[in-house]
Amino acid sequence: MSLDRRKQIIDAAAKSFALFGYKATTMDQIAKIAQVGKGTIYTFFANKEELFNEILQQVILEMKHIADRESAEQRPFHEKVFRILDQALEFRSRHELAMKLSQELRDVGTPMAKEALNRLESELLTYIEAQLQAAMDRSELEQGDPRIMSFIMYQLYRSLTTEWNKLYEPLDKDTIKETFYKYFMKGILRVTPYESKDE
Amino acid sequence: MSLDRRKQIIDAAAKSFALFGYKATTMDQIAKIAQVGKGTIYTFFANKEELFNEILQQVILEMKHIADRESAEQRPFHEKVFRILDQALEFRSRHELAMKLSQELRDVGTPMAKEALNRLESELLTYIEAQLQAAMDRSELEQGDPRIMSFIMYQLYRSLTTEWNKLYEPLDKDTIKETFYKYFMKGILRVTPYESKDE
DNA sequence: AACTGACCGAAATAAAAATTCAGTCATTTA
DNA sequence: TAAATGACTGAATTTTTATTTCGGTCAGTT
Repeated sequence: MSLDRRKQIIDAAAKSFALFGYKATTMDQIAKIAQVGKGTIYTFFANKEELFNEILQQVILEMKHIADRESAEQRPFHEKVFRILDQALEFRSRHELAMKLSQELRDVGTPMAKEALNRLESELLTYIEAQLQAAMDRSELEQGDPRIMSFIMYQLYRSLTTEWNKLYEPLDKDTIKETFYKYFMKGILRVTPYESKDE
Repeated sequence: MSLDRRKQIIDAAAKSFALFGYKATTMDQIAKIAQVGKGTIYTFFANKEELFNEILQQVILEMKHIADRESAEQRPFHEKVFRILDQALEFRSRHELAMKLSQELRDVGTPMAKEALNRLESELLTYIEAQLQAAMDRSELEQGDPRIMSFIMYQLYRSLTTEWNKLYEPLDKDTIKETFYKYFMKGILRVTPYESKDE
């Protein structure tokens, strides 16, 4: 019963945050959708922020599952990293909540939205960092600071997808993939199982 | 005399834009500093924007001179590119006008400030692009799209300097230099005159 | 004891009033 | 009489005031 109510509230909150964003979601709104008195919400969550973090945590787990599935695949390492980045950004641009938060940050600048997106980014960086460390332990990668490496990988991928489009026409996926490999992986990979096109 | 007045106006405007930014600089202010009637300004410049662009053009030229000086130096190519990026960002973080415009964009979001900074960035990208094209012609570089290359170089450098500092403690200059080389140049340089530290 | 929703006031938003400033143009100056 | 000026205008911004919204509480209900 208590658990049931908790779930009702979380589901209602998730729905509302995804639909209206952080700011435009009111506690009254959540209570109404959950068919629960507003006060009841405060039995389970200290405040709006805590409730939101519960939802966010679920999203982070969801993202990690996707990445885990990818890194379990039997593929060359650089291919895996590329695909994790690809799926992560894809995830963010498909998931309603992430979408809504980006829009909210852009349009209204809600600090909570910014923090949430930073958290998502930070989790991704930590994930990639661990992957790189593991690859280094397996000697698939040159030694180096995995934090710097993951950061650069993320920034490079982001540059080629999001940032590039602010100045020029979008690059097609093959070009991005090729460029990502050519200008980055080639420089740090110890073994190079990828075929260079020219010469 | 006419030329004298024009110069007076430009100098006054440059001073005021650098001191107060675009928005907070008034035409009355400029006229007062230039010791000229406000109407006189409109004899030389159609409007505030045109006057501002005149100043901006001077700044762009200034930046190009610095870059030209750098690329005239007798240094390995990757070293030159690194130093041009370094000086360009340094320039932007030292030049009063550029500084003020960044602040204005951050605090008030003046569209004109944004446009001006984009213009500065765009000019830098074009400059690097030309340098890369020239290096490719001299066979110092692998063939590739110089626009993508310049964009990535810029983004990589920016990531290591500006963006990194938003999440972590700043990297020291040697680390940045080494990383810039290790993770990027190594991947596209045909000849590698740089000594790798490890192994 | 678990739950509820009317209620509170801080904070956000909207409306109204006051001010600023780019650009014009009739007047002055040399 | 051409060049220079600065008082003037109204659109846009800023400041002030009025109104509404909403997170959180708690007295009352089930």
